[in-house]
Amino acid sequence: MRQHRGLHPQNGPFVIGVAGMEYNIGQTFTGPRFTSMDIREIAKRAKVSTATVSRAINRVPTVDPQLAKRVWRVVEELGYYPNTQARALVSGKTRIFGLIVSEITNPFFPEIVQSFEDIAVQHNYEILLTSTVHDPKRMEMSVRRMLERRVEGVAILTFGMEEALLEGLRFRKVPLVFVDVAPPVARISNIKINYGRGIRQAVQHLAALRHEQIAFVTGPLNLRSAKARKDAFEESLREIGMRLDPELVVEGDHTMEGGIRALARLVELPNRPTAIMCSNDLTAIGVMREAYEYGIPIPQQLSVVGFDDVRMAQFMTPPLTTIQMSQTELARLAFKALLTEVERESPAEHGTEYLLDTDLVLRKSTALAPRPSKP
Amino acid sequence: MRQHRGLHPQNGPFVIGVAGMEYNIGQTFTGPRFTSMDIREIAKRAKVSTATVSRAINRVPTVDPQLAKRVWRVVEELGYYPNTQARALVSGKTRIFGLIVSEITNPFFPEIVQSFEDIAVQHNYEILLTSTVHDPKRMEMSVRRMLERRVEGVAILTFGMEEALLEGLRFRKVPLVFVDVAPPVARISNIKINYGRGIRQAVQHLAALRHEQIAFVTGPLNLRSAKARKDAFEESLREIGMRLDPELVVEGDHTMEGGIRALARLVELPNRPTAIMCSNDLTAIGVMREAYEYGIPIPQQLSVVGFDDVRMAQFMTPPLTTIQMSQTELARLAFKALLTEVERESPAEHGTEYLLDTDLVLRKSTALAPRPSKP
DNA sequence: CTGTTAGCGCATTCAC
DNA sequence: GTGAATGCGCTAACAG
Repeated sequence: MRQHRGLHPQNGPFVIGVAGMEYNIGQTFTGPRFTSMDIREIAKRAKVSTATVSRAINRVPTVDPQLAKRVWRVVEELGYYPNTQARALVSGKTRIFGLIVSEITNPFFPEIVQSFEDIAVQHNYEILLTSTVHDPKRMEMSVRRMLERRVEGVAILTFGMEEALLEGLRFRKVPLVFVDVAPPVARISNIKINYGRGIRQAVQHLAALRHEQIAFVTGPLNLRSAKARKDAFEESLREIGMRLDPELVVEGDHTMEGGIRALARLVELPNRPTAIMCSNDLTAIGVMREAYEYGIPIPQQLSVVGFDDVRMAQFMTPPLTTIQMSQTELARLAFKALLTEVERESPAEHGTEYLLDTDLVLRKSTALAPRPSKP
Repeated sequence: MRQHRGLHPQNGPFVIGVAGMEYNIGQTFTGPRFTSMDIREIAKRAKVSTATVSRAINRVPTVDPQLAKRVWRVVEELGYYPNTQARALVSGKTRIFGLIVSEITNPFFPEIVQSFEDIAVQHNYEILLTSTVHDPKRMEMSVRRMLERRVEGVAILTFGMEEALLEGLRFRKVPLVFVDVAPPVARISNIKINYGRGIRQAVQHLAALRHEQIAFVTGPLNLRSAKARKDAFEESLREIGMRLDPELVVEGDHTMEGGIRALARLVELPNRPTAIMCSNDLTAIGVMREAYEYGIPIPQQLSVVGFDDVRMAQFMTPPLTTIQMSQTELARLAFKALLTEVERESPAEHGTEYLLDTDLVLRKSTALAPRPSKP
């Protein structure tokens, strides 16, 4: 299968020079306007047909090296760029992947976007980034925008938005990749996250530190991922025979504000926890922030553990112990899933499942429980 | 001037139903594949010409309401979306704006991206987001990607990357908007940031708190914006007759790590500062983080002031006093600049200049200087 | 006010 | 191995 490879002369310099304007670079330019170059213009100047230009540019191997060189010379001289729209129109391939996140302002996502972009660039893909901002209307808009721009695939990293809205995408047979969605059906891949592993590590770490009242601040429980984290927490407690005090799991919303509220509630409890695990780092940061307000020193009086390992985590005071879910790896997997699907020859019966592990990373926000539970 | 208005039936519901498949929604779909709808198919079914369909869809006022309704009915029934590529090809308008940032992982940018997207969606524009990651190669790639995708305008929010590389954009007469770039020339708008205002407020705030040794941690001084902030700081000191100790201005790099290093240096100084202003919040966060390591309580022993008012700032411990530069407003201005330029009929002799103010926002990281300077 | 027609810039048949 | 011709899906002239 042939691909557009963009327009990168072999190791040649990047040329922005424009036809006949080479001598104007650096000067204030006020001259004649350019008739935007097209493949025909190149053909004329290289004295070949447009077909040959097209072939040369796309590195079709059967074209005479002589001619190819001639074409490339002109292309570089003129600073010609193929028109992506036209290309897409005729080839049916836009070389755009959609990336839907819940909100780019959540520090978990920028790293993903960055990694996704890095990989996309390498593969000559462009990204159409949209955010749902937890708003069904916006989610609809996102889908619509993806459809209108004819993306070749969509990575949905919202960790559990109403999938009903994605029917439109399904119907059009656009490859999709989700996180944490149930059995992958045709054209839909899935990245399954092993929450259990990291959470178990954290629970055992805390237990080893003699903590007996471990609280958990959940995310919005309608999110599959948030539910999974909470379940993993409870399961981990059970595994080591620790009793679960229902009061100690309070519902948060994956925001700092939620963390603040959660701490306020936990602090009022008769059996106040000595350690708090959070469903994400934002929550943990909120908890730490509020602990400061209450004058509760971390980690001496209270241990806290986050989840995600947002970059900011290591710069908290104290640096946050958290469970890492590699954003880079997640982006890599998502892109790979899409690319694999796009390049697949035969339709494939069902989507692929990818796995992503989580791991505890120890920093400074956890310590021995303040005192024996029964003084 | 007419615009594409997308495909939004007046207040009608968003329909993802697909021809003949209405009854399959919610079921696992394994039926026949769809021949992707085109304008001709719509025309045929609505018993009108493709031209009429086109007009109806684009809400050309002169079409017979009867026909228009018929067209819309079919469009909705079939879940038809116009092909943006084709539209762009013929109209010459891609309805895409480029947005170049230095790195999306810098917490300053996500808010901007979010706001920019919000506005773009409202105006039926799409965003091509690229990051330079402070790498000239990537900067080149960005420009190239913009050019290839034929964006209608580009907002360059890198706060001072080598503008030489943008010549390619200039030549092609793509509207541009910069931040803090010198006199705006044709097709290039500029957002001028009033650093002085916020910085003066901060300096005077600190002076009022009896601080006499005020340090400043700069950004990379090759960045115009970083230089401007430093200059504003020095000017503000001068204004109130405070002497500037050159040792007290140390060069940082707008990262947390830079802030950490800066504090380490400042702490060794014979006349240790009692207050530190930083060129951005990331730096301030690094400073606070390192102060914690040194056991220096903030704000009791050391006041710190940031710049940018990243959202995270208010969740630091203690909440960071900082100088706000509204990201929302910046995004709004950038978009407006581009849109104005695109919609302009006559070429306009020179670009417009937009202004953005900065303001001190008081939180908890500043306090009275620890003790009189001469005990 | 509506339909017919001619491209937009390119990749790709098909002859040569 | 190359070139001439066709059409991707749509909008904009132009004619009716």
